[in-house]
Amino acid sequence: MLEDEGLMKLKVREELKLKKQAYVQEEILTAAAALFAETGVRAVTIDDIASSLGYTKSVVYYYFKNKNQVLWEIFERIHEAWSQDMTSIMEKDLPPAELLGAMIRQHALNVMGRKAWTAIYFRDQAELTSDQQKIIVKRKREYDQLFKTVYTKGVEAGIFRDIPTPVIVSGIIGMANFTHAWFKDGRGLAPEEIANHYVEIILNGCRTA
Amino acid sequence: MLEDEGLMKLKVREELKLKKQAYVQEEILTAAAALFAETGVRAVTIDDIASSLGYTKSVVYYYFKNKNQVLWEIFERIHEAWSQDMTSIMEKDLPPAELLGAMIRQHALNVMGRKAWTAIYFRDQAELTSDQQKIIVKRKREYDQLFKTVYTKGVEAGIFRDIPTPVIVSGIIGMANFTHAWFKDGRGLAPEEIANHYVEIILNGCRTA
DNA sequence: AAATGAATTGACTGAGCGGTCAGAATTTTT
DNA sequence: AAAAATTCTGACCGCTCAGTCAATTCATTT
Repeated sequence: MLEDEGLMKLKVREELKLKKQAYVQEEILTAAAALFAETGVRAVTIDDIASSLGYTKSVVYYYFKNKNQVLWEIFERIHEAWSQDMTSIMEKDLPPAELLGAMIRQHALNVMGRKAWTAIYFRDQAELTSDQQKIIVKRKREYDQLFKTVYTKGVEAGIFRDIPTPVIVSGIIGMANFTHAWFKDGRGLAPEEIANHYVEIILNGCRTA
Repeated sequence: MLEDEGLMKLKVREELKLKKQAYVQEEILTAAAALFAETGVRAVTIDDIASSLGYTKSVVYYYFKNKNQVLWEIFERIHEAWSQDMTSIMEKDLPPAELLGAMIRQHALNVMGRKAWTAIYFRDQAELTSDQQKIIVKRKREYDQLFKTVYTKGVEAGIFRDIPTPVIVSGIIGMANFTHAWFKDGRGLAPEEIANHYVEIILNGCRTA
């Protein structure tokens, strides 16, 4: 029927439009993340973001409701990527030492692979609304919990020393996160080497004597 | 002579005035540091700082030239305190393992003892002028160098594994710094306990097998 | 070619904030 | 008590910037 054809066309058009918009949105988010990471969210104007792409401010406002939405979408991207990486490692069902090693490696690689993200995630949380902050706090707790659970299993299996989990887990994450402040792509060691060093340090540091 | 007496009086008066002013200045710096740490320098207005002490904006401008000076003085305080603590440990001339342990402990305690300072020092550097930033970068290098030198000595003495110094030193500092984000005074473990755990983790993690 | 709708522009508003300044209040000195 | 020095006040200026909006350009469909 003609009605159906019309509907189909509308759907296809709609999809194309959304795809195009999604592309520009990602473009803007990437540019924004780079700028945010450099000088902090508060110091970056919408104009800065737009003109770094050759756009005008109004273009950004055409694709995003406001500055907060730009920031929040970045936080969402970070969470999605990181939590997916981590859960896919957990699914492998490795023994505690190997598993913890793989998790540390993955986290460190994530940080070095996207330094901008880490800078924003751990520095500019205060720029979010309090509702958004609550969500982030919850997600961080869940993320930490993955590490804590694995570590506790290792302690129970007698292969890890009984260090309080907040201490060891925050230590691991702090160590890895800090790479965002000094690691330079292409200069010196490769991310994999650095990550492996941290795995070694932690595993040796926690192993029962 | 009368002239001398007059000069003396002027000097004493001058000193008193400076002492009084210094007191208010420190008061303002402390309040500012607390607010800066909470939400970031950019998000804090001079009005916020002033009214958190029951003053008006103009009072702050009476004691400080501008916002940048307030921030810079905080950076100066941090550097003074930290570098003094660290050099006084170096002077004890301990063997590498003990020395590195003491340094890690001191750094961790410094961070937990003044969480606000760490937050500002590592997050709000971009708010400084580029000249000031250069100074900070240099100081950080020097600070790192203290750790690197000790670690290298330990490697040469055969007691530490040969991990590239930027990796191990940044790892240590990152681990300790991150406490500022999760450590709560009075809740859970005491700073000394936490610091000792990190000392253990690192020393065990680096010791030659 | 006309019509429809998506994308873009640029001028504008209003609020917030850093910083100034003339003078008022307070304290100290003589 | 007067003079001098200090601390403090509050109104004000200029600028930046988030966000709006009517109008225009561009692309697509019929």
